[in-house]
Amino acid sequence: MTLVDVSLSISEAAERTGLSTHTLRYYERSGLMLERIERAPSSHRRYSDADIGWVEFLTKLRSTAMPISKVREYVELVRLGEDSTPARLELLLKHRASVVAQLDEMANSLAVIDYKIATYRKGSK
Amino acid sequence: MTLVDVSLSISEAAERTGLSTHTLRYYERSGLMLERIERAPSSHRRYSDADIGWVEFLTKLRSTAMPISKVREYVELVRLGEDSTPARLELLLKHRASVVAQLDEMANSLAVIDYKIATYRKGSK
DNA sequence: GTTTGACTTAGAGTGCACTCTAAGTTCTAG
DNA sequence: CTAGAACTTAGAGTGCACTCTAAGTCAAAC
Repeated sequence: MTLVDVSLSISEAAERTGLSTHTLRYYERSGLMLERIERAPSSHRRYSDADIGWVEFLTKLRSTAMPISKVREYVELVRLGEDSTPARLELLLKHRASVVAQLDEMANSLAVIDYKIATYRKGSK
Repeated sequence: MTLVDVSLSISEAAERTGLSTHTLRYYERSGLMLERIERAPSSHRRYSDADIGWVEFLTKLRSTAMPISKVREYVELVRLGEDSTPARLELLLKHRASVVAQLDEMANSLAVIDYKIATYRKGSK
């Protein structure tokens, strides 16, 4: 039956997502998973493809500095079902704006750093 | 003498740099300032243009996720004088690479978020 | 069947970067 | 001269996001 069972153990899920098993449990406890993670009879977690896909998306949100609390808000909207689509869209659009602002600030800082690098290269201090 | 004296109080420096007075003192305690901040006879800090300029640059380093400890390393190199120029250049180039990587990751995440936004707009969940 | 390693939980601990507090001193406006 | 705001210090407190621990259960290999 191993060919049919595509679910992953927590350490496999950790390897796939680049997170630690600690972090996966922490995210779950923090209410960041869309659905309850399935359990084997032994009570060990079994991650589905959908779970992994969600963790990958949530990682994108986190890597763009969305706080855990905001991710949880988003998750709660998803749990409310179809009716919350406009609210989810709004949340993502707001976050999008913050990401663009971050990219902007970082690009600006990079320019300043590059300028400094250039002065070191010219030896003009 | 106010026309001749161009130095700023800590609250003025805070306003100029966008940091809090708490943070300015914290950075100083953490060894992030290039030189000792001048003091008025009253022992109040007086920030020079050079101090402000440095805080502005250090803010660029911080906004690109350079840890306090790395900024301190850089400061210590500056204090060593001209001989440390190659080391400073190397440090900045290494950091530059990390900034480019961050920009890259964030742009990639933005693309994924935009894709999700598009699915919400199409109503295809 | 037993050892070794992966898994479970609740809760404690860590590291970073601030951010605030308390108690006292100094500056500024009226 | 006085009230109140701004400044000083050392040190404590905060919030975030992990990260680890302890004590126990379970699974895979020999």
